[in-house]
Amino acid sequence: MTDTGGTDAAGDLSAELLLRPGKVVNAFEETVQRLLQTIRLGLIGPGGRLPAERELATMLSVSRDTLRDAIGALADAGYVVSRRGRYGGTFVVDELPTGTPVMRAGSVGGAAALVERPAVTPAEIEDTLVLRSILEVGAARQAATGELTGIERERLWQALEDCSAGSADDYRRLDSRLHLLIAELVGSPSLVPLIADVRMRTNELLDRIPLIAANIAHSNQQHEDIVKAILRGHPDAAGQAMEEHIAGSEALLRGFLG
Amino acid sequence: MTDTGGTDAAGDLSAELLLRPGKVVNAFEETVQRLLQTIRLGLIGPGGRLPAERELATMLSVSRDTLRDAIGALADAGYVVSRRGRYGGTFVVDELPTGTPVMRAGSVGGAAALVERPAVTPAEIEDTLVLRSILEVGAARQAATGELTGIERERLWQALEDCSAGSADDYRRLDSRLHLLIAELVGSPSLVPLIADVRMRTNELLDRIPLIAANIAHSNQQHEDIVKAILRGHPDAAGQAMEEHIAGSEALLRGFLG
DNA sequence: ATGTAATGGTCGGAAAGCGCACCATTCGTT
DNA sequence: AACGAATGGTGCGCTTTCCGACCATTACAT
Repeated sequence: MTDTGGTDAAGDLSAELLLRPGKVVNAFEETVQRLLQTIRLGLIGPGGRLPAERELATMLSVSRDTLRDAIGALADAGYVVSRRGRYGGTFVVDELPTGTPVMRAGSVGGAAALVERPAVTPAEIEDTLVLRSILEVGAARQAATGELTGIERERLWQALEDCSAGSADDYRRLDSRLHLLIAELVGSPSLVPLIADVRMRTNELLDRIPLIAANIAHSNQQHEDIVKAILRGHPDAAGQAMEEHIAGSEALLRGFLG
Repeated sequence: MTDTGGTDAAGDLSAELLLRPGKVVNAFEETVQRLLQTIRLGLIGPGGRLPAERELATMLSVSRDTLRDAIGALADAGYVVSRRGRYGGTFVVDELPTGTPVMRAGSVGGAAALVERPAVTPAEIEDTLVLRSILEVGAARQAATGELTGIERERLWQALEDCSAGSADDYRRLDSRLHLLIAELVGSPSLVPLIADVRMRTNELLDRIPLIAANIAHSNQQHEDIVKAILRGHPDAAGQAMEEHIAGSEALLRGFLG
């Protein structure tokens, strides 16, 4: 057994919660996930171009070899295509592959394997939903707290309109962009990757259940409430609006998977 | 230039915010930081014993070699000592080294280098404080939302009492333990490392400014308010109490370093 | 046509990290 | 006194990752 305290009598608490793996995967898989995030969360839309390999490798603090492996995996999985020569590059395909890629024999470590759904425990669902609530509600509150520039307010409105106007196919992507924009407006760079990550986790869960059209209209109404509260500078209202917005998908997920 | 959108007109947003290094350091430094966290945040108190190397390496998902390098670095820096033989192990020293370890010539990549303070920009301070507010306030709210078992309530009271009773020397450690316990009670495992990390960042900032004794008494009062609100199941009250608690050190830090 | 710049594609050596086996030391037990 | 178990200490081979250099291809500029 692990004795955690000499002088400390009330010792045995959460040591195990910190002594756990930081990076759960190797650099290659990590890179694949990063690229998938920017694509699936819509930060680089269909037809969009990724930065050049050398540049991108530097951004991600990974070697170009590893980055190329990752890009290759994504290309195999049908997410991107590469063209070389001047003004070439790696581009997001126009139509993203369906949520459940087929597993091809012989490509055990390939991209298909990375995208597959391993399993999902109720505890994991709860973990994701609670964390999401904390981060997104907190982000909305903070975004409503700080002062926003005219440009920022403009971008917020734009994202909201895009979200309402987008088709059902694009909904997930545009929704993510709006939420990420809110995170960005908070002004805490560290927050953005956290929300991006928890949204990826949430989206993976949502992919397992049917998308109900009626919910989209409802969501758009809630988006408007959130944005208005942020623009008016009402943290409590923004937080509550976000909480209600999130509660919708929470109930949905708990119902289908819990 | 990076064109982010083909079909997407309103394209050029935060792609750069996601395309950034995941692990900023290599496995060795990562491991050192993990161990420092568990020690400096008080999860393993002075005189406490770390898990056996083989076991710990498994927990952290690193090879035993890398773990041993990290332990060696911490031993050099005076944080731990190792004894071998049966019932041996690696133990946290009774008196932790002072905040600013001396840099020894010739040990460029050693532990001393890792603990040194590189620099701190106002933007970084703001980032840390905002993120901390989101996470800790959200944690307090969530902790007050869920049902707590009798044991959990007991642990909360115990941590609160420890915090009040502890000497000024131990204050930072006991304070961190209380906050981490609150995070743990939320029931979202992913949340704990996030709060641990942001607390480490905050503590690094606090180490740069003098510790004022009067603030401790004030903090203890606020701790009591927070714990009571959580035990009573009042999310709003818990959140607000946490917000006020945090606002104290925020003002302090912004005043000294901003 | 020719050149040039930007890009993806390929190769080889160096370093980091991992996994495993084995050695050395200390304690409790017999 | 001898043994066994748990632990830190050490060495070796393998895989992954990194780094740099160079090649191949394309589109624009001249």
